[in-house]
Amino acid sequence: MPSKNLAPKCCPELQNALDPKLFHALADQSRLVLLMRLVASEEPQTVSELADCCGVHLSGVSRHLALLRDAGILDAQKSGREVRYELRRTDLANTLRLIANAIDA
Amino acid sequence: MPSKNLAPKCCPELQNALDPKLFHALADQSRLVLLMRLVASEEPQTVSELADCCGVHLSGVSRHLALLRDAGILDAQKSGREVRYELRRTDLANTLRLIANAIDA
DNA sequence: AAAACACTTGCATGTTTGCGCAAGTGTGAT
DNA sequence: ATCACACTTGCGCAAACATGCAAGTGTTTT
Repeated sequence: MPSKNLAPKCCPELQNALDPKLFHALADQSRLVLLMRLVASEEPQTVSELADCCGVHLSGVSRHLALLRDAGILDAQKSGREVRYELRRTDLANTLRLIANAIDA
Repeated sequence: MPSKNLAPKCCPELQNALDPKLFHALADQSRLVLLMRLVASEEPQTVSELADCCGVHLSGVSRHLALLRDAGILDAQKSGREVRYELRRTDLANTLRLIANAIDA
């Protein structure tokens, strides 16, 4: 019983990087708008600031940002009553490059 | 009326690459398994062959593959009564690298 | 202490999604 | 022509999702 046609163990790094949670976080128009805003921002942005760029209620934006954070895409730091979200640039970029390299290697 | 805080026009290439359809296609465990199978395959694979690697009914696999094709991730070629799916390696890899470069530029 | 502010979270709602099953389409073999 | 085969598609269903509203938490200001 040689286990039929299971996918040959291609680089375990790829398996780790191909995370449904990551892609699901990016699979929404509102979240992508927030993300683009953060790509273009030098400084971390508050929830209220970010809420201005997509036509979604503040509570929805808060949820979107929490989801992006849980997916490892954003970092959040509380500062008084504000929360500033920041893009984890190098981590995200490295993950994408790792996948790209595994694909056309 | 200076349009408030809309995201500054960061590279339009990025806007083009950040396609919800692409990420949505990748936001599912079964589809990622199929993708990994195709990453590791030298030759295009039929639907039946691919159906062996994820525990999903053939009809579901067919739908998954069609979705990946519509997202520009796979190419399909009919050959008699079979359909062979193939990963569009360079296109996908280039898109991911473009995003990565825009992020940590 | 009270009020204003920044954000998060419960709730209800309408939409989308993944799935198996069964039926349909089209190609090749008998 | 008939049958088997490879795949796609209609259908129904349960689970997940995005959203707004309203209430809740915690912090700063007055």
